[in-house]
Order: sequence, then structure tokens, then C-alpha cells
Amino acid sequence: MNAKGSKRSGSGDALARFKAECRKAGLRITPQRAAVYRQLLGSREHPSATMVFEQVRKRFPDVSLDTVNRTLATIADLRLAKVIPGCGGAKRFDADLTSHQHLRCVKCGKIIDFEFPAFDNMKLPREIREDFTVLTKTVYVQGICSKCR
Amino acid sequence: MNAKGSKRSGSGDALARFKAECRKAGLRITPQRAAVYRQLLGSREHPSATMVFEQVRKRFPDVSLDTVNRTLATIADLRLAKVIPGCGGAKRFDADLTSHQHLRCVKCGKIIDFEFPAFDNMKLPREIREDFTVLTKTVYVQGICSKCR
DNA sequence: CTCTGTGCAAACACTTTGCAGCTAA
DNA sequence: TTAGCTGCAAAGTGTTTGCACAGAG
Repeated sequence: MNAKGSKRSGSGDALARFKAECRKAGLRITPQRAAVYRQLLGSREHPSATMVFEQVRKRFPDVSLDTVNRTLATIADLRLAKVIPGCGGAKRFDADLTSHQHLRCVKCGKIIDFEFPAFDNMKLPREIREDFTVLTKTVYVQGICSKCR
Repeated sequence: MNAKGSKRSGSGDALARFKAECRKAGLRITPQRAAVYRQLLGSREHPSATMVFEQVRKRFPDVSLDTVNRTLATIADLRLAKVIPGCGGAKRFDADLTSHQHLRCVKCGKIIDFEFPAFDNMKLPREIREDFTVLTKTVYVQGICSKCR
């Protein structure tokens, strides 16, 4: 089983899951919401709200950036996408829920996925696990990609 | 040797180092710059620009937020402070250069230091080390602190 | 039909920039 | 003296909010 290969194969399933999660949360399934989620699912560039907006706009010229922002926040709340940590700038989203980490190129801003099972399997220090309810644990790597150096 | 204990003991050294680094970079040592750096050094709360500004203002009522922002950027450029990764909101800075990681409470926004040598000693996957010039590698943990739960 | 979601516009928070005067070296 | 820094003001970027209308259920 190949994580990369399986990532995009389940788009239909993912969309179905999205609709199911919306229904479960009492949220309506509007064309805008579906379009935003489909766009995020189909994108490999870990887009910001503006990037999603520009793409969705091609099919829904009347969609507003606000709706995209609100929908992305909703999707993140439903835990169907993650917000990628960064040091300032616009929030970047990722609908790929398979376990992986990100490297951000400090020159061009591109975000690259990589797998890091050794980290995934690592436990945080006991003091932290005892004193806090840990929700997420991610690696944030800054570097320069091959094109930029 | 205790990292926590040693962190604040070298303030004089750190300030001297700051001045030396400024001189080396051809930057002037102004009262504002020294005040911003001292405030950052003396703070345990991983302050944002606004938080530093409010404190520095008490002694330098005429300082501007712009100067604080510019100075913090300068300090980060000199590698005398780090920008702590996060998911939106104002940038948070840390002048503690000893190796440690951060947990952010998603309820109150507080940032907690912890040591994580197992992670510090871990290498990134070879593919990443070969394809990119890695500049920083940090852990970003989100959780709920004892006061907030 | 009803009530949530949308689009619009304004407000907001944080950061960046242009510029004239000031000041550290 | 003089190049670089500061403070001010304005603009830029990204996100959030209030509200009336539209449309999903």
C-alpha cells in the first residue's frame, strides 16, 4: 500500500465523508461548501484561502472570499483538513489527513510533504503528556528547495 | 548544569553579544534597540511585537510600534531570537537560544517551553536532507494547559 | 416554510512602507 | 559630518463581523 498513490484515489469517498460530517454537525451542504472542499482535496499546493478562492471562482464566479474563509474554517473545525503551522503570512490548509509532515521553502513559500514515521511514533516527554491535553504534534521544517538554491 | 537556571544568568553576556553582532553587521546600537532586546531577553512569555511594545513604552514613552517591529525583525535576522511557529495571529518571539520546543495552549494562547532531546537528536529523512537545505527543524504542539481544562 | 449560509461592506489586527528629521559613530 | 535609525502616517495584507437576502432542507 502506497500512501502517495492512495491519497487522491479516495476523492469520492472523501467528498461523501465531508457531506456525512456536515449532516452529522447539522450543517447544510451548499454548492459553495462542496466546491471549496473539492478544490482543497484536489490541490497539492497546500493552498491559502486566497488560492482556493481564485480556483473556485473559475466555476462559481459569484463566490466570495469570505465564504471561502468561513468554509475553510468549518472544514478545519470538522477535522477534515489541517492548518499548516508557519511563521506569519496567510494560513495554509491541507485536506490530506494521512500522517505526514511539511517543509516550507523560505524563498518561494512552497510547502513540501514528507513522511517521517520516526517522529510520528515518538512520544512527547512525560511531563508534557501529564500536564497538558495534547491535541496535535507536528514538525515544522524551514529550508530552501532545490529550485531556489 | 541546569538549562533553566542558566538561561537568565547570562543577560549581560547576551546583551554584549547583541551589541557585538550589531557592530559586526554595521548596525547602530540605539537605545530603542537595546531596550527591545533587553525586554525580549527578560520576558518568559514569548511576546508578540505588541507585548514588547507595551513594556518598552513604560521606559521609553515615545517609542513606536514600528520600531519594535523592525527591531524584532532585525534581532531575528541576526539569529539572536527565533520566531515561534503558529497557526495565525501575531508573531511570537523567543530570545532563548538554548535547544527547546514549544507547546501552545489553544484556549489561552500561552506558550510553554519544554525540552525534547530525543527530537533534537533525530535526523530528518535522508530524502529531505538531500533535496533541501534545511535551516530549522522544530516541533509544534497544540494542546490545552492545566488552567484551561 | 424556516432557518442557515451567502455576499457585500465595513471593521479589525498585524505588518510594511515612504519620508522628513534626528542621532550614534 | 553623515549614513542609518526613528516616529509618524498611510497603505497593504489577511481575517472577522453585521446584516439583509437567498436557497437548502
